[in-house]
Amino acid sequence: MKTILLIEDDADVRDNTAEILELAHYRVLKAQNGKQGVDLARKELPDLVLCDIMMPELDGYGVLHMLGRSPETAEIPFIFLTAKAERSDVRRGMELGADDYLTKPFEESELLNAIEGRLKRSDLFRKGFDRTLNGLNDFMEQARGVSALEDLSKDRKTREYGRKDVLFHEGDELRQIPFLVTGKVRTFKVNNEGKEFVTGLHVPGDFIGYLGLLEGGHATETAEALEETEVALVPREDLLRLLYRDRDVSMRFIRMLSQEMGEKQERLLQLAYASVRQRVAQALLQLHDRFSADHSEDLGVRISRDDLAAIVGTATESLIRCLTDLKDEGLISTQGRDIRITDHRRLQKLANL
Amino acid sequence: MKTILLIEDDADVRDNTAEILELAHYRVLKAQNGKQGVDLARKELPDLVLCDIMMPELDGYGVLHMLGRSPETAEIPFIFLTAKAERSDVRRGMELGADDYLTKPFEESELLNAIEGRLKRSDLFRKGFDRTLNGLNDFMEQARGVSALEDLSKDRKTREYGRKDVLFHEGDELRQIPFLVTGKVRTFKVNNEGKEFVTGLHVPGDFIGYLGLLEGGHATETAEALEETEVALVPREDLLRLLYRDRDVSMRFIRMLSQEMGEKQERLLQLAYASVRQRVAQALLQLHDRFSADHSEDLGVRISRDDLAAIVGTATESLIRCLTDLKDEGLISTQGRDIRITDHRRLQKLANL
DNA sequence: CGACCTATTGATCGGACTCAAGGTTGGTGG
DNA sequence: CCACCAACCTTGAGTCCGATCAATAGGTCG
Repeated sequence: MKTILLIEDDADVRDNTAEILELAHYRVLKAQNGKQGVDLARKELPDLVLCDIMMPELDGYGVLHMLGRSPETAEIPFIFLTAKAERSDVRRGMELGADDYLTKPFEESELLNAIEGRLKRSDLFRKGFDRTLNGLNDFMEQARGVSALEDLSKDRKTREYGRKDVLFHEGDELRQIPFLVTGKVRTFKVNNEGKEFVTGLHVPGDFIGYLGLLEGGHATETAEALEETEVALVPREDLLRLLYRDRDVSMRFIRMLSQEMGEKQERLLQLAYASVRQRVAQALLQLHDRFSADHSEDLGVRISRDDLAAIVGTATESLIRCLTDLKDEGLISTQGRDIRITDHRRLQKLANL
Repeated sequence: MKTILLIEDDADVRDNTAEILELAHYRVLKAQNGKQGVDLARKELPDLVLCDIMMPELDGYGVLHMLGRSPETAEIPFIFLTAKAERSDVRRGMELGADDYLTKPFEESELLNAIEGRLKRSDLFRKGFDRTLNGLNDFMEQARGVSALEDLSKDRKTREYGRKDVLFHEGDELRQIPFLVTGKVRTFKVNNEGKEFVTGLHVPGDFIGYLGLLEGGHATETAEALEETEVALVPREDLLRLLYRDRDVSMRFIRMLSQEMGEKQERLLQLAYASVRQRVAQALLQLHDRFSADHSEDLGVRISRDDLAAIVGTATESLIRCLTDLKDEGLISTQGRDIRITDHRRLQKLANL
């Protein structure tokens, strides 16, 4: 059950509104002034805040401001209640980051619609969205607002690739961003001697090559299918507009970027000073994490030695020698192209040594 | 002179408004319906768009939607003109990404204020801001809206560090993000054998350690002053709120992150397959780019060999041998701790080979 | 001016790359 | 269904780059 915090000084309005909400099966917390509201919000972390603007003690702007200060409360959807739809009031509120506003007196349906809409949207972004094509459509739909939906779905083409097919080359212009529906894709850069270095492995639910999207629209890496793969092509403008226009999307994006950045930094450190042996151990662990999350322990990871070498950043022969060693020591076992981890703990120890 | 595109079907309103704007020394482009407006916007790329909502041919939402489709026009500030301040209209407009709205009839001062505010803000973000403390304050001021200014400036503490002083360690909680005012700072990670790898070099105008900001608030690297350094401490919440609340800031941030990400990927590729010699050449070129932009060619870059080695990702001795070679070949010259590039072209060739 | 830190050079050693040559696997066509 | 081809995997030998240890020279700061 969702919890809604209602901050309103007028007792009649407060009780009335609360009743409507409770009938709609929300849990309602009531506060009669801003100060009380902020305290309650911090303690209870409601799913949504409804807040009057004109109040004694601390007004609506103040509440919004206070809640914005800490990350836990900053993302809670915030809806203003205002007596008069004063333009300057509303503008100020929106600038401070309110998500919506309602003019008193409001109708029951208005109130519930606004709340439901916001909650749904907030859910979507907080949980992350389904890593499926449906998830993508939901996501885009929500993010664009229902009104702009029609021309979106008709642009949604999917395309199939076979093993070793190239989705795009480094330097290609990206008019459409591939969204991975099924299969696996690797992205890599090639140095001037023709050696490949894998920068990313992608599973269903990933956008591929979004980095290039922001840097002049040209791909910064090559993308290649590792197996039978199906992608949906999302027009670049759609994604860009989402990014420009929607703060939820921007924040998600920023988080994703930061996280990847952290990983890249860690990888740099490893590459600089860790031995091939350690790097192989790490790569194996990460591969298992990413690829065999679903089919538990049985099958291990299936990957070509060349590809694995390009992930570790070493020569194929060196990689193989290392795998053989690990096999002899009983940390892993192989069966044809599959690699299975048999002693997870010792491998971990090796990687982090 | 700034150009403003005015889209309005009512001839009286259009001429009237245009007159006001021209008196205020704006260049005004007039369009009498949405279609014309979009064409004009694409051709002329105005600095700001004023647009009526209710229009024949293509209404205001349509215009906003069309302009949002291409990156060149997506960032142009967009202000709606509406006859009645219908709540649902306005909300829809704001959701689609309008920056502001004015209710007709509006006063001259209202119009000009709204326009000036938006232009100033947009300028700030498009150009990037001054890399100085003043620039920072301007930036924050703009970004928060004038009203919330008072408690900001009083939080702005500056602090001084000497050579080798540590700003924060990896894992520290970052309650305040240092903004570099003068001096130079390096950020680095340490591996389990105690070897350092430099992940970033920072010059005045940089925020340091902002990555940690987004990942649980703990620093992902250590920051250390390379020389006498002064930083301003910006409360973490201020930055976070900016990021949450302001699309201009988010976009800037995303761009910055993407760019750095690109650099990191390039660095990974180099580290994986390039020789120490090539990596040294690259590091030298980058250092010169970043650090000696102001004092042209005279002095070269002053950096300790240990630090340079940690940037390249090699042992100090290996680095020095390489420097000696380059010196013998006449590509660089050294004078005590300073390194000067004498043959830029050949060094470049070496780096990209 | 001396102690300490930093830069440099030398000698040695080992990890990882290259080249080369067999094994395996899987897919295709007869 | 089998044979064959091609792509991929594996092992060996030799070489070289770069790390390490050790010792000396040069600068810098109290």
